[in-house]
Amino acid sequence: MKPMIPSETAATAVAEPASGREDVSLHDEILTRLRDHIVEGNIPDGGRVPERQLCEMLGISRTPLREALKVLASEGLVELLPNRGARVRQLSAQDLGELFDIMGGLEGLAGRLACENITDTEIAEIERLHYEMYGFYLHRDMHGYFRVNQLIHQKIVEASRNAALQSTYANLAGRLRRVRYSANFARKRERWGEAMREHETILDALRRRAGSELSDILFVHLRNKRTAAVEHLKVVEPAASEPA
Amino acid sequence: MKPMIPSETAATAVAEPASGREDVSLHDEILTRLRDHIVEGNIPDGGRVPERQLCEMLGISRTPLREALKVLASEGLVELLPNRGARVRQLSAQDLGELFDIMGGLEGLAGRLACENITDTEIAEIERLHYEMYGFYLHRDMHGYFRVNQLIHQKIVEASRNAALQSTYANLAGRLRRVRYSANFARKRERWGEAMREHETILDALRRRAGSELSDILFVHLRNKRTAAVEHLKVVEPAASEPA
DNA sequence: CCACGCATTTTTGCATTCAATTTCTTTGGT
DNA sequence: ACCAAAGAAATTGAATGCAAAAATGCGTGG
Repeated sequence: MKPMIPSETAATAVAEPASGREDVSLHDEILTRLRDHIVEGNIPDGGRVPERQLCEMLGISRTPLREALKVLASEGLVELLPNRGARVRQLSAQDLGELFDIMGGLEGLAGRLACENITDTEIAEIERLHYEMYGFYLHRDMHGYFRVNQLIHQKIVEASRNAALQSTYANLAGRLRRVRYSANFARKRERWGEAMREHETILDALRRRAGSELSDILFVHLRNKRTAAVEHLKVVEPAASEPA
Repeated sequence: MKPMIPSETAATAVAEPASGREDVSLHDEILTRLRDHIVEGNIPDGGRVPERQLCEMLGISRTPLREALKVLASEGLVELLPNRGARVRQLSAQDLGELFDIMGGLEGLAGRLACENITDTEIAEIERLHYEMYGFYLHRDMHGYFRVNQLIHQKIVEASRNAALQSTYANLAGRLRRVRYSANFARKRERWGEAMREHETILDALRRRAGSELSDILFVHLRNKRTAAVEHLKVVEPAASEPA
């Protein structure tokens, strides 16, 4: 059976790049799709990544898929076992803590740089998001809160005007997002109010463009997130070593 | 001509993995060797990466080489032009500045974490290196100074006890190292004394395990390095857009 | 003399193929 | 009935083949 049948199998799977930017190579397309597939938790923690099956799903041969897998391995999303293929990487509580720490460092940096570069318009936009988030907080809408929360952090990183920082941040955020998807990640209620208060100080420091101060606040903010997340993971997966 | 001739061409190129750890796959071997090849500046800035030639040099087929290239592209060392192969990535002054900023953020983070985790023995080791470096400074031995300098920063990152941070740091450091190799990077004399004084304060903060303070010092230290480096690059390559 | 167009050569991207290793299944022994 | 070993099937890692795109060389016309 030929894997390239543009009319049916492949067409639905590959999806037309027509409307978006079309200068992206097939490799990038595959890489993005496979990464999303894994980040969204379609493959269980520690589960094998079935090459053949994915090839059919994506309508491609193994060569570009394997290239994508190597990249995802270098990104830390999967691990490559010699002669035994790829497995989606299972994050231990320690791994999770490490990632949150780096996120804290990078967000702290982003905040510091943002204070040097951010425009009044951008601050106004973040203010708007902040109060929108506050609304979600008051209405106890956790889903909406999270969405806007991530958006705010995203905006701060963007305001850093540092493309390399943004891509590094995106990579780590992806790994964490996968954990969020697989272990359903509900933040504790008592932590919520605290986080909201921290965001007040974040906005305040940003308004005053107090870079060093904002850096510290963001780091501590992430450090607190970290504690909550690690605690949660320990509860969800107490012995997360080798479930095989 | 068959590319796999273990007796002559390949044997000298591939080098025996016998003595070292032998659980590394061929892919990792190729990846490391190709990365080193590029980081060490064997291919000029913006130059094409000749697949066929490298395949012969490494004694492999194109498949694993191309896999390695995709990974190096995701690491930011090369860029992949659709249908036009890989080129080693030319860093603009802005790129360089961005990288130094992230290094500053990560080192600041590393310093903060190191203060939470570092042992007295490790501090003593860094003290030793510091004074060794001071000796090189007094003797105006720039080469030795740089070597020990990098070692000190390395030790701080290691003391953070954060593997993910270390690998991210290593990636960025590799990109910068390439710049150091290609543009021959001599630090200005007047900056040297300043850097040495900054290192005094770094050591002091580390001794006191003053995490937040060390974080700021390291960031500013890198920020100053950044300024010097960007200035230098602007002098060396004033119009570094497209030399082709 | 230089610019442009066309054919040739090279290079790239991906599919396919093949050997080697692993994993599954079945068979035989206790 | 259970475990071990041998064989079969599947999976992986890497080489090779092939079509399409780009780079190169060459001839022609201005």
